[in-house]
Amino acid sequence: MAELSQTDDLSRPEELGRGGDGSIARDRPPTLEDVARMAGVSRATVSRVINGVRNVDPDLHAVVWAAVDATGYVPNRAARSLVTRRAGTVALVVSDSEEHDDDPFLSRFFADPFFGRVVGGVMSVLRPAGVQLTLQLVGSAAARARLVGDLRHGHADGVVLLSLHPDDTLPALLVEAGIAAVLVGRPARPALISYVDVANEAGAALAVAHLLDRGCQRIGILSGPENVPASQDRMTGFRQAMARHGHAWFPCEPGNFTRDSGEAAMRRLLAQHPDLDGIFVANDLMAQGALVALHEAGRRVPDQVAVVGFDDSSAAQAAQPPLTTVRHPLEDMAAEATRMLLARIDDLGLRVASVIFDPVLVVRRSA
Amino acid sequence: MAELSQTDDLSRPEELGRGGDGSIARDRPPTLEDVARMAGVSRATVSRVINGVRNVDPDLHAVVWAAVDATGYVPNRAARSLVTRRAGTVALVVSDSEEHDDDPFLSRFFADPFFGRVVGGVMSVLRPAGVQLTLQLVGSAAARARLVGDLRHGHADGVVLLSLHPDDTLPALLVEAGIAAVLVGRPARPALISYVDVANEAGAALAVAHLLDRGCQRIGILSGPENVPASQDRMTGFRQAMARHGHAWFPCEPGNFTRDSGEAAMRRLLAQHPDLDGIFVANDLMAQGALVALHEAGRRVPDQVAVVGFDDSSAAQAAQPPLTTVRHPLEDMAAEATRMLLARIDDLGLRVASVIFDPVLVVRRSA
DNA sequence: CGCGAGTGAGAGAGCGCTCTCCGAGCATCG
DNA sequence: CGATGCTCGGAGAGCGCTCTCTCACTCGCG
Repeated sequence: MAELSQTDDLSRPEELGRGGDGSIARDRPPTLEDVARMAGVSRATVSRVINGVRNVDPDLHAVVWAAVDATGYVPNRAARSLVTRRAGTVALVVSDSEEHDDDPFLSRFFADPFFGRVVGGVMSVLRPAGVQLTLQLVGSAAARARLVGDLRHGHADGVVLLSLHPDDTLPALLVEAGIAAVLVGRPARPALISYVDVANEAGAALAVAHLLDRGCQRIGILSGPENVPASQDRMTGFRQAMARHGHAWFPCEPGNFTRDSGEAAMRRLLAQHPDLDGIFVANDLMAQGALVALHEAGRRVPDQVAVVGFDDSSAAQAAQPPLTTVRHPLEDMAAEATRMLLARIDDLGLRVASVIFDPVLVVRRSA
Repeated sequence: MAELSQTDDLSRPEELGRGGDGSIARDRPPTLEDVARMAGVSRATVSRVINGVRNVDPDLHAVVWAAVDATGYVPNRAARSLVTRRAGTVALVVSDSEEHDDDPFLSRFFADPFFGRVVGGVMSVLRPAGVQLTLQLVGSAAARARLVGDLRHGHADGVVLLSLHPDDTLPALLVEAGIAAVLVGRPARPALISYVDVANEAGAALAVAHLLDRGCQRIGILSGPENVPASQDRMTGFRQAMARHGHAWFPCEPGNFTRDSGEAAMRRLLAQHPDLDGIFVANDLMAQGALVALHEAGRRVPDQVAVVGFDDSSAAQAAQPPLTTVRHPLEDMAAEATRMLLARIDDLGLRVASVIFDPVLVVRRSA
């Protein structure tokens, strides 16, 4: 009775490591075995109680939970996932096609609220579900391969994918490996994979309608990078809406979604078309830059030139004057993507389906 | 020879799940065993080669790597960490003292570039080190307990902690459990835990010096929340610097680090002290708000009133006029915190040490 | 020529958990 | 009253890996 195990010794001081002042650290966390011993049942029963499978006698049930509380038991995820091949974890993967590596681009990306809003949306669904989130950046092909390998081992159960580069191969790889994944944003090349997106074209149409309603006659566009789907769609939506209202032609200058590029593009546009009275900008950051250029050119916004942005990012509220913009419900989209992912993890047989969110025009002062 | 194992069967089609069109998915990823068999050595040897421990005959070495490539082997993290009690993972923990739960606060937090900049800094160190990142939000006491339990199991090897609430108990819990952790930002109550921070007091002094240099005579401050260390330190630094220059008294209005609170505080301050000619604002977001209030009150910035912010966040560049501000090198701080953490994980005996970064004044147009 | 030291590879015991079998106990029914 | 089915707990076999222990073999030195 004594000596060997049984009275799960709080005593044994053991080594206690070097950390040591006053740390309690009974040097190993309790295991299922410990709980079982204390409750006087088998490991299997404790496991059943904890995972709530099958009927267990209510009395035993109580005894087991008491033992869990008493020991402060927490399941070992590694051990569990080794056998279940489930991790209880979802990966948020940011995939950048080329190896930018120690690259200023990524820090710019993280500093952009875009990233945080997605994280917030994902978390809002994951947390109540008790699922963990891991963050992965992949740049190189090797990193992509490793990621897929990890996933097949069940290191994570599924992927919310933020693909930053139009010809990213990762979506295809994931599909091929049979890994549950949902994209935030339409993939550049069609793939058998679910995604969420905002109706970019409809959003652009909203902007056009608003500018025309205000009475704008000479409307231009500051577009985004040509190879990005969101940017393409906003352009297409703009063009079609303009055409519908009889404006087959309009001035256009491209930018790359940064504030500086917006400022530069606005200057170019203004130089060529000084008589513009309305402008749609493909995202808020560029719109902010455009506002600066307009201000410097002595144009009053919105009186002389009305400006509509896209995204309703924090930049929109910060702008002077605050930006009228098309709301991009990123948090909701990320949350929905996560819900879809969770459903798909539960049942890989689910059909591929996408959800497109309706954009809403947020009217502030710039138009 | 046939039948049982040996020729690591590519054949066996097996179930192939429901996902199935054309997916290759040889239904289980290769294990060490598979690699060993193909290389004609024991599991132990493959393990040694992969982990680069001890001398292994160069020939075997090559054979093993060839087999690894051929099979596309990727180690199973769960299995590995089960035995090593190391996860190769670091947790970025955002600890909010009370259970805000489905709370607008967190989404505000994530949307703030602060979060993303920290993630970027952490990642920049973790990625080259081949360490994973998991994101954890803890609100309730139960969540904190679970987190500590997970960590003791080695679910993550250490913690970079973002503590949002002054009387958060988590730092103490981590210390007590002997878990490697580094804080970003000085803890509100001293604890035996390493942290990184920016010299907030010195930063405030920089701002004061700049305002005085410009010839400002009547300088006020828009301070942050009283219970936040960073905010306290900026206030203290401001007060002391002012005192050193013979300004024992100065007008002050508190805000809570949001843009709106800055705008409101500025209005109050202006109402009481219409003759202000310089102002230090405890963060850029509030400064942005202050700029709006100043503009509405018809004050020209910087001619009539000079404004200095704090953080050099993206809001500073976006402001009209662009904000002169004290740079808070968050990415660098987060990166350093991560390096410290990694070192500490390697050697828990390391003494607790903190690194304080020097702030730099970034002069733009507002002062 | 013999023996200890040194080197490199294999055998095998777990890490903590889940889950499939089994079997004991009990109720139900012919 | 015996056969049948059902419920519920235990035994034990792994999941894929690491790492200690052991052992075969080589080399150097007395």
